[in-house]
Amino acid sequence: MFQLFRKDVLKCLRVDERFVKESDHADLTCTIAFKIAKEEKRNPLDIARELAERLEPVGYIGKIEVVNGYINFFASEEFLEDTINTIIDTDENYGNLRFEGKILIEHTSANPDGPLHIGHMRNSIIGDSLARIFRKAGFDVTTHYYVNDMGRQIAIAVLGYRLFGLDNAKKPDHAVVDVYIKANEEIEKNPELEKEVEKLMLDYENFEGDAVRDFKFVVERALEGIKQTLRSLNVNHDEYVWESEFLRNGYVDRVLSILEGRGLIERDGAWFVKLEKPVILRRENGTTLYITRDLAYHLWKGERFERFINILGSDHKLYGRQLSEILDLINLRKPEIVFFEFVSLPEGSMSTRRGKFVSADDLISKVYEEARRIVEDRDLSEDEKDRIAKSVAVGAIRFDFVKVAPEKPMIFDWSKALDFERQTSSYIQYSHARCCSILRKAVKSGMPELEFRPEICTDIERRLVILLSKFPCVIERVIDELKPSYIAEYLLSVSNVFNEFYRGHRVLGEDSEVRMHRLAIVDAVRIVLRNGLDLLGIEALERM
RNA sequence: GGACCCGUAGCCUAGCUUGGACAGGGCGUGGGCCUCCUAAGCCCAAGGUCGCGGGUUCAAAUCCCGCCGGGUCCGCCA
Repeated sequence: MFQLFRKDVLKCLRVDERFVKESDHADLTCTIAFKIAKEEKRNPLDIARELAERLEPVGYIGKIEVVNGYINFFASEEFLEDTINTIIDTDENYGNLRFEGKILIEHTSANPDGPLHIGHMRNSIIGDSLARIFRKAGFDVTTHYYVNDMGRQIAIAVLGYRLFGLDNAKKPDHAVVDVYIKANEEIEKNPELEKEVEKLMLDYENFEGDAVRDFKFVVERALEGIKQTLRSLNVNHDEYVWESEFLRNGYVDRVLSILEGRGLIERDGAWFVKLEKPVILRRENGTTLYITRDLAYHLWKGERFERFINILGSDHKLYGRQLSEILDLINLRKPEIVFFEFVSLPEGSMSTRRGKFVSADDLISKVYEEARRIVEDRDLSEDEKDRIAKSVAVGAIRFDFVKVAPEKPMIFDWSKALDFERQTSSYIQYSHARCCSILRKAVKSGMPELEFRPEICTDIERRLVILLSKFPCVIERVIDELKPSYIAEYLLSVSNVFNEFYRGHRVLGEDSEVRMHRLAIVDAVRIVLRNGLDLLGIEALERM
């Protein structure tokens, strides 16, 4: 909706859209007068006045004002009315955009050598939120978990499994990491074992007997646990794609022969492509490397999708550049990569290998317990308490990760993770529940009619409606910049303004005209909060 | 050594792409608000050299240069 108003302002002004901005002082403001003032060495205020005099308020423009050289635009009453009506009419479809195209989003893709830890969660949450937002925008989205079943660390986990067996009493991914950690210790004590690891890798790459069976078993056990964790976080993958598949289906050979065909492969025993640094694609012993299979994967992606987005930790920046450069050399489509900085512990960075990490499962269950404790003395059934605590916990976790811009490093702190005073996601859920509660009571009293009346809007109501009109723009910005944190920030501001409205405005106690008007606003807020929370994979609770 | 990212009140964070109207929030601190739609809420107050130093500009948290602090990467690992 807001875009329509913006278009009208641009049509009216006919200036470059860079000079039209959002502002605290107006719905939109134009700073062109400053630019002209500079060129003509005149007072910006005079210029703004002259310009404004010639402007015709068209379409949704209600009022134009000049202050301090800014030309301020205010949306019309008609705009406010159309906004509310559109939101209520389109309901769960409000915010849908008309983008098209097949997109692949690959995220999480943690090595299946143990459970997800809080660093992986950042990946999953960014990726899953982006997938939801891209779907909302109209794209045909598929999500992949790229299963790294061929790595050295998987070989070590397999070695651990052979030496110690898996503890069946434990969640399978935790059982895998136990033997993975022990195997690493074992190797450190006895470097001879190194040879066994190498042999395992070689056997697996050549699809030889026991190795295939054991790799498959260990990887599947780990994935079983990982999937369970992801499910509890409302994170979904459409497909799990195993890296070794690209060896079997010929894509590795294909990508190598394309490179060979372009004369890009050099040899000195190993095969490599010479970028700034040589990138090895094939070892002397004939086996492939991670990047080789990933190139094959991207060849495969390019044949099926118009765009692909990968979510990667920033330690993969150089890797990502190398991958992209090689794809470029053979004219294949490159991935768009979202890098996120590390989540570390107060005592330093995490390490699965050394068992130094906070598992996602641990975090989820502790946050759940805390939420459950808070909800305990409410007048609700046990089932309801459980459900509320669960979605408040998931919301708290997801929101905490998604609200921070990906390029910011995070230091995990238990006391903060468990402090519900600072949980902004439950604040948004609460605001939504408040809306629901009002609407529920309106229905109960048999007068749930909604009719927005722009002419009786108070300042806060007006601010709220303008804010609601921006929801689709926020989604579009995320599509442009791949930053789901914008949604988090937006929902927070909607909740802020709504709560301010709630404090000063009674709804149910008012006469029918005001009551219907405010019920319409409350319903619209409810819809935007619910649709927005959905984009972040957080349940919009109707009561809490 | 080279490359990339981050540095905003006691703590966390938005804004930086495209320079402009008092740098927004949150936690914590001090004070106030439930005979009224959920107090997981609201209001008020204190708290800032926007890492430091230069430069560009009428105007810099935002652009440029240099430095400092923290993180990451630079494997025939993934």
